[in-house]
Amino acid sequence: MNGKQQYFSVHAPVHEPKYSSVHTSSEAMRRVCLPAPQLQANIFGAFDESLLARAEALAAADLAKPHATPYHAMNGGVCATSASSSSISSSSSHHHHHHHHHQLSQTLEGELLEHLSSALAVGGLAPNPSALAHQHHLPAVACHLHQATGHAGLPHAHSHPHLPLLPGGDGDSDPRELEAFAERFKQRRIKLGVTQADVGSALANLKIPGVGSLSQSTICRFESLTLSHNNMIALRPVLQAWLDEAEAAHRDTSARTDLMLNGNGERKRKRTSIAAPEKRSLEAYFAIQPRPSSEKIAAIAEKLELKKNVVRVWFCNQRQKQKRMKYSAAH
DNA sequence: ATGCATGAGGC
DNA sequence: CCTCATGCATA
Repeated sequence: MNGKQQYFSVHAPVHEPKYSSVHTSSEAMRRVCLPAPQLQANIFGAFDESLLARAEALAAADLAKPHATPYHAMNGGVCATSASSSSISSSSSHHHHHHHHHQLSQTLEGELLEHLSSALAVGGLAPNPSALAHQHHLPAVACHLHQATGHAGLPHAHSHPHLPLLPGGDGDSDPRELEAFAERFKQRRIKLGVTQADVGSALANLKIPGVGSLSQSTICRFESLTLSHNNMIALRPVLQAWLDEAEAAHRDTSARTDLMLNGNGERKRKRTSIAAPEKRSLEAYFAIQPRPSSEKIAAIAEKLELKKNVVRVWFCNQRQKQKRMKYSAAH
């Protein structure tokens, strides 16, 4: 029933608040990648057990012999459980089944957190930080996202040599195709002597229904493929359209899509900067539990002396980063 | 180019 | 409270 696939803004008819978009209800994806609560308990159990067992051993060992422990952060692949075969009952109630080991976990995790913090602080960085690694040239993402675009069962070809063109309506979603387009786009954009910001604002002049302007950030991310797959797919036609017009205008040396500027000085948004040590702790924690509960977030926040909301948002952003594009070595 | 943030939409 | 698209602010 979630047939609507609007990945870009459908600007409100009356307001132009710059913030208005109709998004997908693709949270179904969450159900695919993430097991239902009960299932989560199971997986978490296993997942958590080995990790915590390890952590426990490490902690013990570390306490016994306080020298540099060869600590290895495991791959915190959230999608490691992408056994999408389990169609998942998307409408599962949100209730947790707290076992006794919950408290155990909590305790261990708490200690683990400390352990990780100190271990990482002294330079015992894990040689395999695949959970986060760098945001730049991520060579390999541990898991592909099987983005259930609207329908959980839709077999989206995303790694096929030649995709058979799905009847879904949207264009092809072949990563290589997208990559090629993004590069071409950037190349030609530069050739036209247009900045990313310019493109962003010029998009509004295309008068495409439901498409307004975009920020430099988004254009940049499109070019560098650091958007979600679906987002890339959605933006491609729009940017393609802009490119066509821009090049046509360039030839005609006439009506060139204006580059409107915005002279609005509203409120200043503040960006809290998380210090390196805290960030390292967060990353370490994220590796073992990408989706901590409110309580855990609160605990982490307190331990790191950060606002709970900051921590929560940090986790959200981390998850989002982990999901975004940037192909693995698989082609 | 990217980190932290907002807000809509959905459970 | 989450995901997802998106953007301001900034290194």
